[in-house]
Amino acid sequence: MSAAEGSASDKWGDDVVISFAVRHVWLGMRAAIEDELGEFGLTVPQFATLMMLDGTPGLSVAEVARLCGSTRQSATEMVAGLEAHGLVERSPHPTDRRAHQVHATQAGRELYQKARPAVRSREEQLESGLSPEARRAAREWMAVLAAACGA
Amino acid sequence: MSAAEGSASDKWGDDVVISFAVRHVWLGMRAAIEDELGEFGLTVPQFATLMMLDGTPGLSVAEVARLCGSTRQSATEMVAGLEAHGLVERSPHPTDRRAHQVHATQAGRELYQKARPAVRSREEQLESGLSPEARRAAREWMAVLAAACGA
DNA sequence: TCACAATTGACAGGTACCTGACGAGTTTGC
DNA sequence: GCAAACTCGTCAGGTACCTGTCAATTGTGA
Repeated sequence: MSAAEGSASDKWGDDVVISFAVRHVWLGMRAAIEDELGEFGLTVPQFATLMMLDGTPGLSVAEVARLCGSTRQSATEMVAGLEAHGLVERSPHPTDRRAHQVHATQAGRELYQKARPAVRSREEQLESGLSPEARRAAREWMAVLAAACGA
Repeated sequence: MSAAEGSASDKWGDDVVISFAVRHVWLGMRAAIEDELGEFGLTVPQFATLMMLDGTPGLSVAEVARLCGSTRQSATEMVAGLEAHGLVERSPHPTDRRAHQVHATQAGRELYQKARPAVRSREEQLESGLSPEARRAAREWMAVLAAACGA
C-alpha cells in the first residue's frame, strides 16, 4: 500500500517508530516548501532565519540557532547565505563583543513578506481535509516534542 | 521565551508556519535518536531502512525510497551503508533485471531487534506527558501530511 | 579579585539529504 | 512489432545538516 492509498489511520498505527513518521513528513514537506521558495530565490533554512528575525530583529547567531532548533554552525551558515544575498546584515552587539546582532535588510523583509503567503498557501493545501481540531492537536504535539528535545 | 519555557500551546499557535515546526521537531528528534542508535553503530537512515526491510523483506532500492519518503539516490546510499557493514545483502530480482532485492542479513535483523526497543524507549520519554489521544491525533496528522506530500 | 566555566562565531571536515543525467530494462499504446 | 514513455540503480556533484575545535569574551562563584 503506497502512501497515497488507503486511509491515513492504517498507515501509521500506535506502534510506529514516531521519529520515522516525523522524518517522512519532514522530507516531504521540505520538498514541497522548497518548490514554493525557489520562486523567491530562498532556501528553507534561509526562510526560517528570516522568519525568526521578523519576529525578533537583532537576534544573535546563537539565538537564531536556538529558535530554529539548529546548531550554532548551521545558524552561521544560514545567516551567511542570507548576508551574501544582501538579505540580512550584521552589526556589533552593543554589550557583548562575542556576538553580532543580525537584522533583515529592507530587501530581506520584503522578500519574506512575499514568500510567506506562498509557503502558508502550500501548507494549507497539504493540510486541507484536516479539521481545525486535528491541526491544533498536531501543533500542540509538535510544541511538546520540540520542548522535550530541547530539554 | 525559550523552547523549554512556557506552556506548549503558546509556543506555536494557529498561524505558525507548520513546516518550520516540523523541521524543528525533526532536528531535535534526529539528535535524540542518533544518540540512541550510536550505541548500536547505526545511523538514523540505516535504522529506517532496516525497519522497512523488517516489515517487507526483499524490497528494491526504489521501494525503500518510496516507503521512506526519500529519493532513489538517498535510498541507494542507505542500502550501500548497510551493505558495507554486512547488515543487508542484495540479490538479483527474479523478474526485473533492473532491480535488486534487498534483504537484511541475520546480523542486520538482530541489530534491528536490539536497536528498536532503545529507539522506542527514547521516543516514549519524549512523548511522556502526552495523552494517548494526543499521540493518536499526531500520528493521524502525520499520515495525512505524508500522503499529501507524496501525492 | 580572580580562576574557572560557559558562551560566541567561525574554521575544518564530516554525513544526510538532494538534482540531473545516464544506460539498461520494462511497460504502454498504437 | 515497435517506438515512446517510464522505471531502476548509480554516477557526479551539489546543499543542509552536524561535530570538534579554537580564540576571544562574558558570567559565575569563592
